[in-house]
Amino acid sequence: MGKPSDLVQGTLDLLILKTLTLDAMHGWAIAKRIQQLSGEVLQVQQGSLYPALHRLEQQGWIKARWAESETGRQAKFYALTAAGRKQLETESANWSRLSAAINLIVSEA
Amino acid sequence: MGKPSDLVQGTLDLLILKTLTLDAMHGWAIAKRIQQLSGEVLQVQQGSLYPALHRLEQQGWIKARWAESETGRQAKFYALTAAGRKQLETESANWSRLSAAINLIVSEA
DNA sequence: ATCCATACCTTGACGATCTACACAACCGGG
DNA sequence: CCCGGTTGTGTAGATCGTCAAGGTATGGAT
Repeated sequence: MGKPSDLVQGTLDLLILKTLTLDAMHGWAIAKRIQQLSGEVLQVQQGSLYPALHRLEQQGWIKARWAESETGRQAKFYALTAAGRKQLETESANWSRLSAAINLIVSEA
Repeated sequence: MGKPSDLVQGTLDLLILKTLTLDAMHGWAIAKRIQQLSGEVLQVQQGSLYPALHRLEQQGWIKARWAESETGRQAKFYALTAAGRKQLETESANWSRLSAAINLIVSEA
């Protein structure tokens, strides 16, 4: 049945990049942030999160650095690169284009 | 332009079901209709279309019937079932929920 | 001592989509 | 008459993101 998936496939990169425009964050915090900002609608599983972060880093869109988290533990903080900012714009525009097109059809008389 | 994917993963079923609320249609026409209604933004490949139609039929959401198309050729016309109408509502609501959540994050100051 | 939250990660399976084909009937132009 | 384009159906193989489920480690509270 309508087991609602936690994410819309293909949007996680976009969500992560956008989240990092606020501040550099570690993975755990990114997931929490997305979940919170979406009103608990979007759930980012760890099995999606970490591969995505490594993907983005490998593409050169984010950069990692170990630092101390708010709780005093070591954590990997990710920051947007210049290329990442550009990629965010691209993906953002693409999402707008596609979601608008879908809404055009779905919310039709 | 980069490589805009033709669809947003997970939305094809929704698009097909919605399209069929207008009228019973054959697969080819459904694809054309989605493409046209979306302003050529959404492209439905045959390799996505037909498996999706079979999927939906197997779920009992649409029902097939051979008939003559507008061009006088035999074609498989699909019509929404009652269950299909219900499924459409479910998926439609789910899409609204998720896309709204994403937009909340993406289009944030 | 035990449990829970934080924080990182990997593995395997799954499922939707894409690319690329194959088949068939019809149509029009050269 | 043939040849290519359009309509219309379908499949096979591959890719890729996500999910479920596990593992490791630290620190705080009970």
